[in-house]
Amino acid sequence: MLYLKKYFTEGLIQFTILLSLIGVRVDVDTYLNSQLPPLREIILGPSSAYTQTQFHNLRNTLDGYGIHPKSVDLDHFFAIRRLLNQVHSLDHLRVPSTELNAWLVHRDPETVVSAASQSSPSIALDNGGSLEDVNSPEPSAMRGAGSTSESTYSLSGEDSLGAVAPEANQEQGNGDSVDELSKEDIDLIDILWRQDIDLGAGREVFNYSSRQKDGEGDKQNEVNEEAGVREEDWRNGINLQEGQGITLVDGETGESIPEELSRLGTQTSMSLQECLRLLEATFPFGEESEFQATDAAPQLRGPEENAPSTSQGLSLPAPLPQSDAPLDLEQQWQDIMAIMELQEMDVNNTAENTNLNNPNNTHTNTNESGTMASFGVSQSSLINQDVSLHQASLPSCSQDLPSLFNSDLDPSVGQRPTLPRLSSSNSTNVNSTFGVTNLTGLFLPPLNSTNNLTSSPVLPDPFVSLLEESMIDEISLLDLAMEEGFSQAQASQLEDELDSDSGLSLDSGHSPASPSNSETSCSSAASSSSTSATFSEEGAVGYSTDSEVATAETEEGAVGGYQPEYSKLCRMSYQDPSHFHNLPQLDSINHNHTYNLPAASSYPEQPQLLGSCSKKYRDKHLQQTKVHPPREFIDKQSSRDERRARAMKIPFSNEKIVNLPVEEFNELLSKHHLSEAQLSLIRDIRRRGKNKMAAQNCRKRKLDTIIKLEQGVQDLRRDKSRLLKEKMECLRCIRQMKQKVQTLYQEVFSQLRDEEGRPYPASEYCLQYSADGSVLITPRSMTLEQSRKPDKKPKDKKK
DNA sequence: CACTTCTGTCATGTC
DNA sequence: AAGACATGACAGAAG
Repeated sequence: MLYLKKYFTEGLIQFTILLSLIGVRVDVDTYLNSQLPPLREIILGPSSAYTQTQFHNLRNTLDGYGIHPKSVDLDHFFAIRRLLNQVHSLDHLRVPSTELNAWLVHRDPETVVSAASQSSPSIALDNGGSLEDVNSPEPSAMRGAGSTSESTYSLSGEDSLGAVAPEANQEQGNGDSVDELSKEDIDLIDILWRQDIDLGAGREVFNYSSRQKDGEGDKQNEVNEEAGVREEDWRNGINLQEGQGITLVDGETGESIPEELSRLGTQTSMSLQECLRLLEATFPFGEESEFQATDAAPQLRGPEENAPSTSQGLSLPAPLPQSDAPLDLEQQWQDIMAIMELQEMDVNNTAENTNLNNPNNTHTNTNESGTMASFGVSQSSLINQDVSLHQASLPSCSQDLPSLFNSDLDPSVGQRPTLPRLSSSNSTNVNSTFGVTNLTGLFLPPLNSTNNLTSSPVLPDPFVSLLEESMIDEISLLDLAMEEGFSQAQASQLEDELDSDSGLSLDSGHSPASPSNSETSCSSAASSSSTSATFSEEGAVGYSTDSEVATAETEEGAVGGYQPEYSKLCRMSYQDPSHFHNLPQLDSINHNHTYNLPAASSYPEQPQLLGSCSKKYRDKHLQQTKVHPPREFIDKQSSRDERRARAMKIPFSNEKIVNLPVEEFNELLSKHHLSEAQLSLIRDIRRRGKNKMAAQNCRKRKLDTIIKLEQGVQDLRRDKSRLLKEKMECLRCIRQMKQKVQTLYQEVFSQLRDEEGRPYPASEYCLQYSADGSVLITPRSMTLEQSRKPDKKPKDKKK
């Protein structure tokens, strides 16, 4: 429980940070100030009640199936962490600006090539920035909005993207406009596409956006500036300065890069974009989604579409090529969705019912998405639809969103009965959560504008319901997964700062010795799906770089070490190491859940830990952040072996000593000229460290075994109870049968008559059943004799 | 202060 | 044979 608590708290903090990242850019805060206190509260900091709730939810979600804390299903963690890893990378800029450019253009080519069937249009390839149109809201809106943050979420900026020309979209929006593309355009598309391919982006990546374009093509004409402004607000980050149409040439691809884009690479604002990309990733890129997109397109065209059009902005970021394939992201989302599916089933049903009742729902899509589209909210609907397509389970939230925003957009829609449901729905979709966050800006009117949402009494605070119920539950999962993922980004930074020569590598990867089966499976899964390139050749298990130690090493020369005290500070956090190590994200994060638990190394960049851990750990964290406590403190925090290693001036970290494969370990020893005492100590450290892990694994297994046995005992008891019940039932049946037989016997016997027509006295005669089924009436005396001499057959009357 | 629990460690055995 | 791992037992720390 404790460790779950810790994770919960940490996750909560991480989520808060994430939200704040998004929120800052989206400017959700501004809206929240007056309208959505709960969300604000969550963003600014979770209340204890929230935490508590989340904790329980988390617990239920992860361990609810009765597995003890130490045997939590790693698959859940894995899936969540994979997803969260992407989210965490938001504050870590990894996407080259060039990738962004590539993205824009690609969609069109694809459309041109394949899409005759698709309604979506294509590409306006004049660089004139038509991409905006695709993402409709962005262009105009972006400029208008004054930007608040330093963020440079420039995707939206038409200048920056310079992508598809609006006109093109309009043309295409109506339908297949491939013909309208000039050869020049097509050539341009191909060129850009090739560049994208060079960047690792495939055309399929852009499918969604192209679809979006289709829907938006029509919309764009109708998109008014207001919508644009909203979108701007929503994108918020986007402080595009208008004049910045300046384009830079990407050295790598030779592509023209708008200045804003180029700046993206170095700005944290990318996080928002990343986030959006994640959202997009949730949308199906496959053909399956296309029908939805086309389907939804008409809906988008309504006058109310101002807001919806903005939503399309969401799609823009998604196509950005990444180190991770978009499909992976999608898969990740799906994983999370799958996890949440069960929880949402109930909500889903409700939502569907609501839709059925909804008069506005004119679209007859069989899937939920169809219902979503009916709300008339274009983008949000689309998004939800896509999500629902892939994840059949995303219902409630998606519906909620549209309905939510409809009130603002379309009064008639806003009054739908579904709205009240928002508050009660438990929808906990991550997607929806993000969608809400992102969409907030879209649909919520600017601060200065009148806000229908708030004014409308009918609307319960959407965010309250969504966040409190949905988000909290889901996010608890996220938090859990996030806690370590978050540090990953920072870890890389730290990695840069710290000299890796110390022997502390942030890359510690999978341990060759993954103890439990679950761990093994997890690790394999992780390796297969893991996007992190940090898989360590060293094969370090859970031992991760101790940043603190690393710092110390840089100063002292390297003796790293694990710090068992950390475990005492946050004991439960790593109680079940199998839960966490081998997780792909963790590879780079290097959490040491098992052995050394170098406080700093394990959670180098996880501020959230500070909250859940003791003051000691907080101090340690400060130490990480370049505030180095006195050496005594470090010593105090260090384990015996660490102190010994320091005392012996062992030139490398205990982590390496313990985790390196034999070959590398020996190589390491050979590299340094060590005394016999040092070698002895190193071998002892290695032995003890491995044994420590082994002991932990052993205990875990033991615990698992006990639990399984308990389960077995329960099952056996159940079986025994069932069998006893069946036995009783059988006895009862037998009794009844005997009763019947007796009755029948009496009846038959009473009807028997001798030659003279007199009844046989029951005291002298009785009926006997022979083996062949015949019934004989026999004198009792004979019966007695027969009982003595069973061989003798009775031979009286046959009936 | 006794007890329990957790964790690290050692010794030993197995693979 | 060496190394890794598993496990029982013990001791110490902490609650």
